[in-house]
Amino acid sequence: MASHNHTLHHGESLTEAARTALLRAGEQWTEMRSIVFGVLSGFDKPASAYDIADAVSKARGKRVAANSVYRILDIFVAANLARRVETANAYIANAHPDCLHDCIFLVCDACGQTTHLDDDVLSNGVRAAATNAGFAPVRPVIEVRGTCSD
Amino acid sequence: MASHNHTLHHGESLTEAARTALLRAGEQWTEMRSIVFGVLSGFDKPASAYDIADAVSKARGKRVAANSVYRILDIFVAANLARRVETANAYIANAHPDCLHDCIFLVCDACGQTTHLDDDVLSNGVRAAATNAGFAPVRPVIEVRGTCSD
DNA sequence: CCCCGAAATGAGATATTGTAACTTTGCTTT
DNA sequence: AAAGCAAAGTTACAATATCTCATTTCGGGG
Repeated sequence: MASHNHTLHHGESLTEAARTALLRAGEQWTEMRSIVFGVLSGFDKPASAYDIADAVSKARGKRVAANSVYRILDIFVAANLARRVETANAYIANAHPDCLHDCIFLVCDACGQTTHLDDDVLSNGVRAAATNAGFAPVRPVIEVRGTCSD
Repeated sequence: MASHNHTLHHGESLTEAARTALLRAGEQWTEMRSIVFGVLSGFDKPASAYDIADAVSKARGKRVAANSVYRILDIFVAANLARRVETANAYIANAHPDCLHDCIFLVCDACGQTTHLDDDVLSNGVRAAATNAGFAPVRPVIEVRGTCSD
């Protein structure tokens, strides 16, 4: 296991960490982005952009268009505040925006719950295999569909 | 590297292998499926269901609806005749329908070319990590976005 | 060969996911 | 106040995926 500590944030602390990380990435922390992040981190499983748009709309009484949400999610993903779960076309908040991993998602086909592993040995192995094949890896996507312990 | 030989098929031989595998899976090998498989294996990079539908339509002078193609692709994926590339929303023919792997796709962001690795050590590592986390893995998805050697 | 039930395909609509182009808003700078 | 700029709004649209129901084709038993 990799020898470093994650700071796992939650609630206020998570929002603050997200804000800090976003600012560090040279982006603004706006009202809208704050709401989107709050909503996103409130979901207990990956949420689609449209789910997020609905929840944000409700949370502030005014309708948000999906594309605004997509724009913000793209920024969040670029800044490591959120992750896209490729096999679910959905997004999930990153509980430790501070450190960067090629993480592994375990997506339950029964309940949708998605858990998150950081295994640098595995992900580096995947990167190495790609490099070995004459490929310049940029973004490994490692996800496992299956069923959780219900 | 895993100690077994793939039979890499092509052309007639590939079609024949696909037919055999599909029949073994208890499915029918129909005219339509034959055309879809032919078209799919003719693409040199992952093709979307709609691309395939267009090509099939052209190949036989009569329009095929997308949903027919989706149905057939689902069957192909289930029978290991084809693979879905999750990060590209696209499908690719399997050059060796005979043996089953959790394979790794390297998807070039520049040209779309996708190469295919079988590394059982890595994929078993991913499965093991999932199992370790109390998860019953069914289908690992390992893909790498990056750039090929152009 | 003919008929029947099951499987496959067709047709069209609709749902879901994702982008693009352009406008408006609100802040900052001058 | 006016210009400049990034964020967010608005609208339209493209791409991907599924649903329902009708029709055709396939395979097996008479």
